[in-house]
Amino acid sequence: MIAIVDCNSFYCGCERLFYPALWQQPVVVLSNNDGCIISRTDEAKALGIAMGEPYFKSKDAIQKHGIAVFSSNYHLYGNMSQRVMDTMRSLVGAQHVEVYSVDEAFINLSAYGPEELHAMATHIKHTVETWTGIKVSIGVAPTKVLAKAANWVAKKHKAFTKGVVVLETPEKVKKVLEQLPIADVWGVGRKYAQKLEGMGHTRAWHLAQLPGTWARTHMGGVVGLRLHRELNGIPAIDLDERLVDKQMIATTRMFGKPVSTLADIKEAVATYTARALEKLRRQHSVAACISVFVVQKEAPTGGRFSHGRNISCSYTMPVASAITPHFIAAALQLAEQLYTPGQTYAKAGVTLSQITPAQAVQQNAFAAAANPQLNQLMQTIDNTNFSMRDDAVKFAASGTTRNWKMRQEHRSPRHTTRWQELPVVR
DNA sequence: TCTGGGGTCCTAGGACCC
DNA sequence: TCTGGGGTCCTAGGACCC
Repeated sequence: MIAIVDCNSFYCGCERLFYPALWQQPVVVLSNNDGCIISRTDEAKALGIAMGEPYFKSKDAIQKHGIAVFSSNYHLYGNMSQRVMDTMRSLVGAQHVEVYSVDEAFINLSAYGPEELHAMATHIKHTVETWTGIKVSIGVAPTKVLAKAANWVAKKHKAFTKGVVVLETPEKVKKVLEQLPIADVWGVGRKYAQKLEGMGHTRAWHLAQLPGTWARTHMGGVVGLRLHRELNGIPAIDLDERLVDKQMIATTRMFGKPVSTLADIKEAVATYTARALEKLRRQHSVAACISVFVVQKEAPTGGRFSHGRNISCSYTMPVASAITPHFIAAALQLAEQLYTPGQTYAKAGVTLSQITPAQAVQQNAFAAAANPQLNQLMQTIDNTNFSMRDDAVKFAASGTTRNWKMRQEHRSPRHTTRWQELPVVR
């Protein structure tokens, strides 16, 4: 059996930890640039605040109801996530925990008998909540998709389930799938939900009862087939217990305000490149290809929001490496190619690909041999930036004016990762 | 005024190889 | 007259996830 442990309103939960006055109050957390609402407490949900809603649209309701607002504080969330995951690893053994996202993990509970599962899940829940202060819900079932369904019930009926639901019999599975809306099934997105609803299949149970061949033909081939199997209790999505290196690393952001000069674009692109290279080095990899994209700012047409045109170009290095200045040089050239004078831009980004482990670098006979001193320098910069404040050491191309930097008007202190921002206890 | 920032997997089709 | 069959690698695009 597999458990999914899911933190309740994770970002809001992190913010609340340090503000006891908010423990019973509605709270929301905004996306980067204070653009959208990406986390809400139950109290905020009850007041009709929608997920993914643009902040400016909800502003009136937020003020009227006195809802607390935070900009996203990823230092805090990342650190709390680590604590939650470490707690689970200490309870069941690290090899049985698959971290799925910042606020979710699958746990392999195959060592436990059916009659022990509920007690074990409850024990995990209580320990995580006591040790970290973060509230979680747990669903347990024979497959990942069914565990997600169990967790859906656990969250939906918190008072009744106490946040833990175990589906250990086919009868219980059927009961849940008959309630679960098709659009809430893990693996069914907007498109497939529309398709299924159009055919009158409004619940997860309907999809489970269709022939597997239908799922294969109409829901993305083997992906659909796997989903169908999982719904019928046959594990088809492995519990991936090892940490896999990323095959693509991207850093992209909206600008705080639209940007139209090449200098600003180049600063932003250089900064994103430096950040992407940090991510690359953290997983001890090298990359051969860098691509840069910019998104033009679109004049609003008829009040309807639309994304601007996205233009990109890429460059392949003669040798894969993780040397920031090499990539910045390439990125700046790409930025120049993309830039059109007079055009206004809303967003830019950098993507690294053709990523391989650093030990296995393919050498190119025509390129200069890798320079160990440069690698050493990268290491030093990473260590300095990690231990001191952000970006204490920067590359000159990243600039110092940062006209394009994102808005973060409501960010809380980084309570757990910066000495200067530690909470004070009197 | 104002709409996130990452990722994954899969399929299809073209180029190329033996 | 007649033109294989199997494989790899790459890219683009579509679907999904949190």
